[in-house]
Amino acid sequence: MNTDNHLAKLLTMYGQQQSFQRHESIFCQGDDDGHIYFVQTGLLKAYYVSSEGKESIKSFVAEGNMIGSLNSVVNQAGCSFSLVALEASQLLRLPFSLLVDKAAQSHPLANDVIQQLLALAMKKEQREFEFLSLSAEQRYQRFLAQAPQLIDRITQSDMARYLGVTPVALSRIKKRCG
Amino acid sequence: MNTDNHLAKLLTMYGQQQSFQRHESIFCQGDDDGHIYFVQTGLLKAYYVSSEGKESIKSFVAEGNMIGSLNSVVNQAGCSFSLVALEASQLLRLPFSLLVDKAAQSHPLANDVIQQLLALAMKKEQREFEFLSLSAEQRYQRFLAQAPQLIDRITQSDMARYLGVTPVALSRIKKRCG
DNA sequence: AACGGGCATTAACCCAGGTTAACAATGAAT
DNA sequence: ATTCATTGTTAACCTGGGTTAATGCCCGTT
Repeated sequence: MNTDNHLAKLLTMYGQQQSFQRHESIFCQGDDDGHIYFVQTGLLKAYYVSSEGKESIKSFVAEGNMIGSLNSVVNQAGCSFSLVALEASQLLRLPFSLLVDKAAQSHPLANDVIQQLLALAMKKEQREFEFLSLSAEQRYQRFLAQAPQLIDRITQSDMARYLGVTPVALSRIKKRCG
Repeated sequence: MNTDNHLAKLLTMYGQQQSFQRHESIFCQGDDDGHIYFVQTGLLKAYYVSSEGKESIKSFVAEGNMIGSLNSVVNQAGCSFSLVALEASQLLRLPFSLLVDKAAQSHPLANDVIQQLLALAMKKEQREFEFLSLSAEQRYQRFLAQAPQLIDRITQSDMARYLGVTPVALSRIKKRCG
């Protein structure tokens, strides 16, 4: 009855174990990398770098979560973001094409994939809502409330770049509202 | 070979035809509405209203696209946004639970659902990127470039609220950059 | 023709956040 | 212990966008 057991089985059967040290890069913006990465231990950050050099953090990926560049996979284009280890991390790597093939053959697996994609879409909609409707201060408060397990594993600067403000601005927000 | 034909078939077989006039509401934030709506003709807007009364537009939904509140469906909670017709619209309405049931029974349909969810996730990631990394002016330019077919069907105020700025600010941006 | 409502523009004022820079604190490397 | 790099704080100044309000335009209604 546990969810996603077919996906988990696929990962353990076909996934390739990989280790990364703190600060080590998994892939870079522009690379062609059609894999999904499942985090067994550790912490990753996915981030964009603009043409002017500004870094913006798309997401943090902790144990039990997976990530990969949909753009690279679906559009056969380069990755739209970079992926780096914030802590020493154990990953399971799987070619996305393999997942697609297997899901086309196995209905239970396809159902697991639907669950994963639904969860992803909802997470992204949530974030869209926060940028659209909330102030930087409100986004900060929500982050504290919803990801308390992350706050002592990331720097304040990275939290700022995840929230869409500069590190200086986040320092001011903290002072302002405790 | 055409994509999503199973989903299309399901819609025509089980979908209920509904007509809405301009300005008519399909559902409201907080309502319990577990349907997905496929737009045959017309144009919808999905929007949040904050506790202070500020309206923020989540998305415009034109012919050939579908929408529904994932939050209402997956979490059995109220809709997180409101849906209204910007033009007289013909919709096909389907209980999401029906889609879930049928997808659990039909593997080809499940594959169609995966395609839809992938496309949705990528659209939302794109929007996340724009809010995270681009200025209001850059978001405006991109909107012009990527949705030219919409600009003469929506008001400038609605475009502003979609881009995350006030109508006054968008008027200034237009003046600034042509 | 006259009225009234929504929409876009513009101006004036204010504020949150960006930018730059100085400074302190921490911590890893020699 | 010293050095160097990274991080966080604070200050000064600037700018983009929010707010409010006035004005004019367009359009649909009567």
